[in-house]
Amino acid sequence: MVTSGLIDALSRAGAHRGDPVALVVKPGSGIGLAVNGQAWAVGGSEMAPTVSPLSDVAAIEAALRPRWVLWSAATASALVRVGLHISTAWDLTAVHALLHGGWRVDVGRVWAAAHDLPLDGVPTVAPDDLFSALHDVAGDPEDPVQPDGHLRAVWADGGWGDRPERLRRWASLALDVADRQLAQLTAVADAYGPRAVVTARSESGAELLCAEMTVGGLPMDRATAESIIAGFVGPRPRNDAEAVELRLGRDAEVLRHVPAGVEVDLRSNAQIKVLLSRLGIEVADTRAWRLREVQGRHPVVGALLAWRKAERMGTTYGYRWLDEHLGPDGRLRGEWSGSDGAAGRMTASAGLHSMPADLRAAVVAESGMVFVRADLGQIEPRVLAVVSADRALAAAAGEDDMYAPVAAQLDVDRATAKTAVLGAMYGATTGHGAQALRRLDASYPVAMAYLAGAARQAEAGRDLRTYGGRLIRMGPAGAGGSSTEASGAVAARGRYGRNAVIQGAAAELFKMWAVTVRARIAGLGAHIILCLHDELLVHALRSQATAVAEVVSQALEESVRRWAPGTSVRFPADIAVITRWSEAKG
DNA sequence: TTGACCACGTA
DNA sequence: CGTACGTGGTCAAC
Repeated sequence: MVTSGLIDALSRAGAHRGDPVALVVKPGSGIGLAVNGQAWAVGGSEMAPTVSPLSDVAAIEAALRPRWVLWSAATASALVRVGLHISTAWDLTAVHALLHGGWRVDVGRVWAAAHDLPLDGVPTVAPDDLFSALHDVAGDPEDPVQPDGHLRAVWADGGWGDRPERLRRWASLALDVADRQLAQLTAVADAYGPRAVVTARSESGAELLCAEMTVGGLPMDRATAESIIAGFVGPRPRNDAEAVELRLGRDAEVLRHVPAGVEVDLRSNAQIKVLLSRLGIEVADTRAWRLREVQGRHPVVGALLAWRKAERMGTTYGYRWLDEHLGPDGRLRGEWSGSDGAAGRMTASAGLHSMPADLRAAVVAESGMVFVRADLGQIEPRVLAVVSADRALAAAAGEDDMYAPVAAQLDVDRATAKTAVLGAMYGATTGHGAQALRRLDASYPVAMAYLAGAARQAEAGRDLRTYGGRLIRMGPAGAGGSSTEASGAVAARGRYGRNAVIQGAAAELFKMWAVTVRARIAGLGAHIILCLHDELLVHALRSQATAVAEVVSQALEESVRRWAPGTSVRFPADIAVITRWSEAKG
């Protein structure tokens, strides 16, 4: 089918701008589309050699800009890899995670949950084909839906082939799941507020963004990175022997402070503890802050702390890390996922979320480009003010620095106020902030009750939902309430729940901001290349820097309005145009 | 080889 | 005995 005919057909089927259109892709072969009970296939096993099905996707995107219904981020990745940009999506796996909690799952479970089928009945593909044939259930093997209602495992596993009728069927099933998810989300919205559907769209958009960041990577200057690493661990060893020599040399700097005849492996914390004990220094563990406390008592402690820093650079963020993750195109790549965290934060591999600040100087915009770096200030206490609807805290959050009015209200200094507020959200029970915590209760009872309520639910093993509707699972069914359960475990779960409702809601706002920025900068030749919980890094043409910075700012206001309509809480952002990530505030 | 634990970087 | 994550190390149990 030619493209214009396809667009006409979609329109005749009732697809308007922004309407859901299911899309399935067999890379290099064909696509399937579904709208309102109708389905089409382009390419597949009947593809003419010159047909490029994905150009049809681009044409439909341009003409209709639908909300593409995708089974999972794998489809988004397939599109990004061929350079195809889509604006909006409904990612069935991401929406499933929002509705039902937990981490990303296979589509068999997504299907089952959407159809209220028991999850323990989800078929799996056995490693041995012969064995799996024995367990094959009855029914037409051509039908992806088994008689018991579950998806046939080979389909769920991606083995649905590329025949046109299967492309059509697979797209139709995706659309069916999307309909059911929408109904489930509406039920959640009835019970928890009207935001779940909005969140689902934003979480789906985050999956598109993650696919783009995974493929695009982070611009990094190799020479700069190497010199930074060299500053910690010395020049790159030319062979294994040199590497060993370098390592032994580093060890020797510490070992020369160790009494003669004592053998100690610096990498073994058990042995470090024994060593310190022999020197008359007793420590509960060997964490850096604890070692710093006893640093004055023996020179080996300081040497060990310096060794630790170099060792970290040498192992986690050393030359091997650079070689594994920095491509020949000068892009540092890791795998991004939209909501792997239990509370729904983004995650990234290759250490992209925990890159030492020292290495940020090596993240450099490409020639003719700049970074627009933006971060949200004090996002968590501001989110608390919104989700708890505490008017007094919201009033404080009308200020650029909300800890100042809170400190005045509590009649403590700013640092104490900050510690107390953060402690309330993390579940601190002891420490200097204890008295300030009591004052927090008196001054902001609504916010504190919100946190206490979340903690209480979590302690009892009851699931929570964030402001945006994400289910926070509190362990297996029946967890909590057991009289034999250690009180420490109960308290730990309480702290977790208390924090998850804040961290999760903050993640939802952040992702809304990120996907809004993504949408608004698409036409400016700019791309989001890093998301760091409350920080965005945008790679933009130098000539567009001011425009992009303005868009980032406006996108934040737009996102806050969409996330929490009518709120008086301010979400100030620090936005700067820089050429290195290390510039500006860090 | 695998999993628990520790340690430490980021937010 | 404030949270989350990913990564790489040791150590004990396979």
